[in-house]
Amino acid sequence: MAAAELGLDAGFIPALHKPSALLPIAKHRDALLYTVETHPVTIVVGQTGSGKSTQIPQFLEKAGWCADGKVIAITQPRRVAATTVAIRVAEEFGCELGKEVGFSIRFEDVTSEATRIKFLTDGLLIREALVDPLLSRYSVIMIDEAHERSISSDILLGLLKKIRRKRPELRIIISSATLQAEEFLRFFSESTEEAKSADTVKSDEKQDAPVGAIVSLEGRTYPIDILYTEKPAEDYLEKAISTVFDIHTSEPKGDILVFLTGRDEIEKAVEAVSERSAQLPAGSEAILPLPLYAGLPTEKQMYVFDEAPANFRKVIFSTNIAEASVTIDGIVYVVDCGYVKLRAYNPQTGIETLTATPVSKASAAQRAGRAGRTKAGKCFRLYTEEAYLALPDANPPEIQRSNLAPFILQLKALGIDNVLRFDFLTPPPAELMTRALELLYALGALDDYAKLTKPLGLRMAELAVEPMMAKTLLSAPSFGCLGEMLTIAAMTSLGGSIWVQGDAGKEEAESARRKFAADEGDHLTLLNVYQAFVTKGRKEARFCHDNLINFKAMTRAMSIRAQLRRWLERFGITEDDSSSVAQAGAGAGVNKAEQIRRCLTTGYFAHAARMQPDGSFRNVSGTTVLHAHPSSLMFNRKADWVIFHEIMESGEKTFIRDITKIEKNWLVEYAPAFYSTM
DNA sequence: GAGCACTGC
Repeated sequence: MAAAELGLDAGFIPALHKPSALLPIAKHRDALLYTVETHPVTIVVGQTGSGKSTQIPQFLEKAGWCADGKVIAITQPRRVAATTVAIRVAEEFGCELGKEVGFSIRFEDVTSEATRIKFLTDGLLIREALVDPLLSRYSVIMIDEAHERSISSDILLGLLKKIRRKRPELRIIISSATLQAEEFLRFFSESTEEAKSADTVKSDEKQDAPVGAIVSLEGRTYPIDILYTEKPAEDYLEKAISTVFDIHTSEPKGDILVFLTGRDEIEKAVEAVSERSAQLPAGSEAILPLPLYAGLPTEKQMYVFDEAPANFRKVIFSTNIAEASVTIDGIVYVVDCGYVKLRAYNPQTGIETLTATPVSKASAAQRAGRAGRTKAGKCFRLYTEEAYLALPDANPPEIQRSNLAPFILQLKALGIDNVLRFDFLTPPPAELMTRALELLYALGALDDYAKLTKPLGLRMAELAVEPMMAKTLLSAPSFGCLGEMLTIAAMTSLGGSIWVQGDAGKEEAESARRKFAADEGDHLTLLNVYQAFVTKGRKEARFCHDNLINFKAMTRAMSIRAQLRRWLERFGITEDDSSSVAQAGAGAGVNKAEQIRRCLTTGYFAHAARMQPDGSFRNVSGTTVLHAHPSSLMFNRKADWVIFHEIMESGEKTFIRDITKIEKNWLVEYAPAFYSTM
């Protein structure tokens, strides 16, 4: 029926999204379905804008892959992606979100009996495997953005390879944006030792049929001119700023996106640009510099999406967040400093570092691609072409530079006892494995044969907190402080976002914090903040504002706490109705705070340190100098022995965060094997 | 006496 017959011609409503028939992927529909039909594994290579995440699940559903009540799962490395893609697909599919099309992320399960296409985070799918090891409710599992090599998606690939042998009918789709397609295909084609023995049993499976195939989809992007510097930049920050002005004065209209490495640089750049833009000739277009980084309050992050006012050119100075997590329309020019801050983990010291590292070719390509989303663009790389050619193809995957303890625990709980022989796409270094196994053993999660202990180890695996905190929580009932420990676990898992680093002066922020300070340290301080919030903050709108507390973070702490409590209830561990520390200190249970500190020691004994006369700390072996992070109460207080939640090296110094005073003899009492020589 | 790229259960 023509639109005119319906009388719609008077006022057209612009389409929210491109009709799917216009997406390049539509041309590949039949080829794609045929490959999925005939191969257990399909590698889809498509750039951003190819529509793979939204279209492939719908093609599959229409082709009958959801018969018999089976479900198609699509995993995403980020929560936002899982929700936004689900919303879009539900719209295109013409259903209410949570019916045929739904999503599931931690704390939010928007699915139902009717759900056939389900978007979820990769970490959550691993958790589902704990309950349903063969992921038997899914007919097709698509791992989206697999090229990002998140630790969870890497582990999922290993699990799926294993599951595939027991479920030959399962279809696996790996979506990859870059040159890594062959590597994924090789991974699924190679048989492991374990698989070889399984294949001899299953001789009916055709040995010579290819396991997988690669399907390429073209993206819908515009050409981008790549420009390099003639000589290496001495100071890329300065070079970035001058490049912005060069673009502004000599290039046509269009917003600029500048990739830098961190908050410091970004704030400096924003300041420098606003100062220098005053010197622009009168009457010329002005520059509007905007910062973008994860630590920025959400409202301020939103400014980057607003259109610049008339006669302004928008310049966004961003961290890596704009490389994949956040997409800004209207960017025509990209300036790439060539560096990214990467997290690394030193298995010898157990210390995480965050260091600026040259980007990979894959990252550089992704950054440049941000310029060509709406029309032809330009990318200014602040390094020479020679330097570009010397860059690695990709950064080392996360699994090779992380603390593996939480993942080893999960694999063990999935029945994979020999984690050293688990089929990793890229095996982690042996020292990382050893370190993780040693920690899990010291915590009592593994026995002398490296088998998961029951119930302790199994329960630790099922709790969605780090192993050290899981152990602490499971010890809490015997110290009579489960209620408090649940709160502390929820609060520490927020990772520093409790205080709003508003425009208010530092002193003001300090004094706000001091109101909740507990002599024993940061953990009890966090407990005080939470308890004040649940008694006052939820009722009084001004509470958070007056105390510079992040309301959203506190709400999140409440749901994390509730989730942890429910998990423990499933183990038959219920919260005691113990009184708050404040009350305890004032009255009957004077030792409550001590019980909490003791309980923390049962999980965090490996994170112990002793204060030196100069106020710095040393680790137990005395080999490393540690500093209380400026956000810690212990930053300017006296202490002797302490335990801490987190350790991180940044710049020249190694900082510890969330610190609580303990007694030295508790270390030997709760971790005799670990501290036998003390 | 001074600061953390980005995810996630």
